[in-house]
Amino acid sequence: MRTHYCAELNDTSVGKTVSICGWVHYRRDLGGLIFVEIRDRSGLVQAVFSPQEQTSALFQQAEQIRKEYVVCITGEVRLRPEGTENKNSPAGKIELGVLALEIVSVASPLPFYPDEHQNISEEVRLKYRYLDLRRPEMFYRLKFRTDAIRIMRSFFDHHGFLDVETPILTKATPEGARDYLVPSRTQPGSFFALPQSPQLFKQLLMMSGIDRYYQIARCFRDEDLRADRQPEFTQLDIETSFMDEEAIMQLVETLIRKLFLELLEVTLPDPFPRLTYREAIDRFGIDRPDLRNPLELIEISDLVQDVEFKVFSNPAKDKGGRVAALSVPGGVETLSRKEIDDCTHFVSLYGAKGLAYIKVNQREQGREGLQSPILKFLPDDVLQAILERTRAKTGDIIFFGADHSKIVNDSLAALRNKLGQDLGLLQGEWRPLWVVDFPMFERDKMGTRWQAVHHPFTTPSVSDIAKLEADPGHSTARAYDIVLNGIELGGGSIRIHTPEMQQAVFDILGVGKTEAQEKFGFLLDALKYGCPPHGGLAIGIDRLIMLMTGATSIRDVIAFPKTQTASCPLTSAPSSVSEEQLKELGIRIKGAS
RNA sequence: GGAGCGGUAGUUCAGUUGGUUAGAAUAUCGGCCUGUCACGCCGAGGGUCGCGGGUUCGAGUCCCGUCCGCUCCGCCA
Repeated sequence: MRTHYCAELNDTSVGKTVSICGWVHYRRDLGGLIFVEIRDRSGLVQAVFSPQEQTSALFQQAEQIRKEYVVCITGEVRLRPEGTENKNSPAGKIELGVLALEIVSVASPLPFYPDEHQNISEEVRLKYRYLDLRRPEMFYRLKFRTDAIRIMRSFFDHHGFLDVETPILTKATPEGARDYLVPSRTQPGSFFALPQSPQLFKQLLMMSGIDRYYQIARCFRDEDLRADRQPEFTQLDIETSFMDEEAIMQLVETLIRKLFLELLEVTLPDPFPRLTYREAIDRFGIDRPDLRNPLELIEISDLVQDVEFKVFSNPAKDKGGRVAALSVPGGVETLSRKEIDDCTHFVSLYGAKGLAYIKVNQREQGREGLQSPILKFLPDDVLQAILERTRAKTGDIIFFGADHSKIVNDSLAALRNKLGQDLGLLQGEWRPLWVVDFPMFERDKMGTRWQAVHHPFTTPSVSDIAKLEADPGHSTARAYDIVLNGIELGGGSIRIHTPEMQQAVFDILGVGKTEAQEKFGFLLDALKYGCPPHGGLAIGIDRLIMLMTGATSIRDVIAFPKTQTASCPLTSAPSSVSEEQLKELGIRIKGAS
């Protein structure tokens, strides 16, 4: 039987007899009159009408009249006659005069109706995900995702890339995120890990001469969830030999521009703007700034070093401290006293002990025109310098962060985002950028050891090992992140391709020779047998599709996502397993009998 | 591990200072109407107020604990 979807029906179909399969939305049934709406797969709705008694009889064959059926209708395509139009459906619109109707299946009353004009809670949506996915909005997102991935595949295909699958059952590497573990039956007591990324395999492929690799790769990280973080997610994973960071960034930019142009008819800048890590932190307090937001952090440490107000002067004098201002245009009008208090509470979530502010009521009047609890602690010349540097105008509010640099950066960056959203300051729709020149290493939480900012396979900017070892804290990495509207879309780097440099980086990280051999021995061995300079990048596909479809959570672009406790309300996974299964694996649950 | 918000009918929600039989809309079922399209009209059924404990003459409401969902911090090389 030939199947048509409603969307394929048009004026040229009039007069033809066609068969349509799909969901029918039952409306009313009386005396041989049936009104139904049949939904096609892209969610379009087509009114179907039949005066035929047989249709009614067919519906009545079903045990009960339900609202939802899956049917196959054969009917004559015709135009709606004059005098039967209504607000949604004019005369002349195509309809189907039903000649025969086969009920393929009957639905029980649904927990919720996909076309219902109610916001169904996410809990219920996820439990009945198969119904949720019938909603046109969800269908659109999955369709969009398909289209995007097709463009990616075709793009890399045209550039000579090989799509190589890497193992899902692989080796635990206790660096980075927590691993998902899979017990081995054949070797009790041993475990596979699910890949956090195909990182090491794609590097090995470069050593195999694959030169250009890509993969739509599933990755797994057992960390707590967020709106933009799932325990399993999908990356567009890329690795190339002999391409430097410029070539890789250009390649990826070209792809992103192509995606936006073809799918959204949006022209992104060429090239994408770039910021160094240092500049991003200085101006925005964060390494993934939302450039739609015009607010910027303004350094005033040098202005307040010598004031008696210790809240400012102490962090201003401290090498690890920072005093910065965030000027909000028109804030005197738009921010009530309560909202300022809310901001104070908001920054406290990021460790800030308070949020100083100055209201600029009348800029020309100097001190007299200002209003602030901290006014009395600041001398005239300092106030004047602050006003000048922040370019404050009458009506602005200047917020201040003064603390350890990390706290000032975190809290003011978050405040900047919040105010940008709340006050509607965002300008422009799409603001991609690259962040480059990341530090190679940073101190760990205890401040005692170095850890890799990107990952331990990233090439430092200096090629001289002695220089790197002399001053790890000031070395930068050949790494780059791509950021869109404040979301980190992806990142990559040029990798280390000599055993000597790899060893030097492990040394700085405090990874001993034995440990390195145990964890990454296969990589170190492979490096010995000749390795081309190589590098790559990974793009978070879920996040990209989320942004492009206007979704607020990556759960909305994943067919079957997990909840915040990393469980699946649909299948009730994870769940307990039988005693026999555990026994085979040599596993006993602690506390179980 | 921590903070905040939420959990009441299939669904979305209301529920006052603790006080009679916990309501509305929608869905479901029955009746009526028929070119409807969030159809309309009449009627009916439908509740472990997440769960456990406590305070009280009396708890959906107050207290403690716990589970679940969402947002965030920590975490995510």
